[in-house]
Amino acid sequence: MAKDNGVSLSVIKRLPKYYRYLESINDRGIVRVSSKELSEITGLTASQIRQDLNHYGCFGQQGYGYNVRELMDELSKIIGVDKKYKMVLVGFGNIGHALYKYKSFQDLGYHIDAVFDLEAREANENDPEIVSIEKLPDYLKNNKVDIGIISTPKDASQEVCDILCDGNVDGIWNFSPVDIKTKNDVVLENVHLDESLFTLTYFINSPEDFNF
Amino acid sequence: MAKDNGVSLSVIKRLPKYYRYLESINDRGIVRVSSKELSEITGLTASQIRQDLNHYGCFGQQGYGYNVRELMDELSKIIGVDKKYKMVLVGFGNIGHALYKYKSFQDLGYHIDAVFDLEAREANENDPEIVSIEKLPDYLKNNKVDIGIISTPKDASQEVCDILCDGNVDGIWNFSPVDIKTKNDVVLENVHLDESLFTLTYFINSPEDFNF
DNA sequence: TAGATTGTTAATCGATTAACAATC
DNA sequence: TAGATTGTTAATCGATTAACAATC
Repeated sequence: MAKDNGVSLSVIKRLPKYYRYLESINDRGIVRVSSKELSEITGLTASQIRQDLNHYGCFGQQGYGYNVRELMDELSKIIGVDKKYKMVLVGFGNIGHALYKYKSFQDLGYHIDAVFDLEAREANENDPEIVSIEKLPDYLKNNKVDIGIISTPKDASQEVCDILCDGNVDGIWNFSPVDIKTKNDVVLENVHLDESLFTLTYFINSPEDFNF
Repeated sequence: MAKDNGVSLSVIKRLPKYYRYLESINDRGIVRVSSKELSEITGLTASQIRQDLNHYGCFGQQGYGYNVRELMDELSKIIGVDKKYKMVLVGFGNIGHALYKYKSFQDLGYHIDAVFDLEAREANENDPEIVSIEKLPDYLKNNKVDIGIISTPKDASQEVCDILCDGNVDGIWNFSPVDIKTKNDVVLENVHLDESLFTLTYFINSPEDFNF
């Protein structure tokens, strides 16, 4: 089956997980893997894994399974991690600071080109130059930016989101604990730490609710 | 309908969102809200909201809707944010640092009591005391800890997880980009930043895949 | 070839939505 | 009372799992 559009969100959310496991299998030098083996290490069913992958193509071979390296490469193309991405970071508080320093993303080809906050500040040995948020619209006019990261306080995030959308970013990675609205088809992905902690809290208080 | 166990994960994951919106409605001084109004601001259907809430009780009133303050209080009890939580942070890298400084959680009653990392270090004006990870098992023996936060490099996270589980934490909030396994019924909640960024990347490259 | 495992269809299961009687 | 809106059941929709023919 060829590439199929309209893949459901549930499937899409599992792709990074497949990629991650394949990477680690590949790192261990393993060459082939079956959906059954993948099932055992991911905890998903073999059936689901095969069906998920078949939304994008026939990557396996009957009687053999999947070539690890090959499937990994296909997934990297499907997800888009085979490309490089230019990012700007808006909000240099605690989270923003951590994201800026986080090496793994840079290694994967995601690079933060500029950092914006309320107060401009020169670069020093620890931190990058902080550009005044007022200059963000101009920056976006003059530089193609793929992803805007929002790590501002929640009161500012919708406004920043608007600026980023008007500046034609392709996607927004939002860390502020509110639901913001994008326009011009800008893709939004939220990391709601508060919701995550609350979900954890819920289960801590309701151990009987495990119905997995 | 009374409290109903075996609520599905989808429902549970929406509770923090309800709480967040109710909080903001309450802050604006609004006293009553209908499922229809909640539907408009959350983007969920009124039917779903009513059904979700009815897993836990009958909090509304026909012809009126819900009392904002009352529903908020109920939700805070359901989620468990009405209580205080003692946490330890393991791994004082970029993310760990950010989480330590993040004020919002403290205000909500989540407090980081101790920080562990490979190298012990005295407290200074910016940072807390860092205790050697070797002392973590003893610490857990002598202090009740509700939640362990893992923000170590991925190679260390399963080991840290084991120590936390043996030390009888109730839940683990994992920021390392691997799937770890808990034991002794310890609840696990992952924040997989890499997966989140990859999902964003996917949609950036497949704008046609919006089927919401 | 025989064994293994895929790709894909059909069956099942669960979650969401629609509808409406109950009732404030 | 009349209007509004809940709680709850029934209908629909979608996602997961099971099964198996195809085939390496």
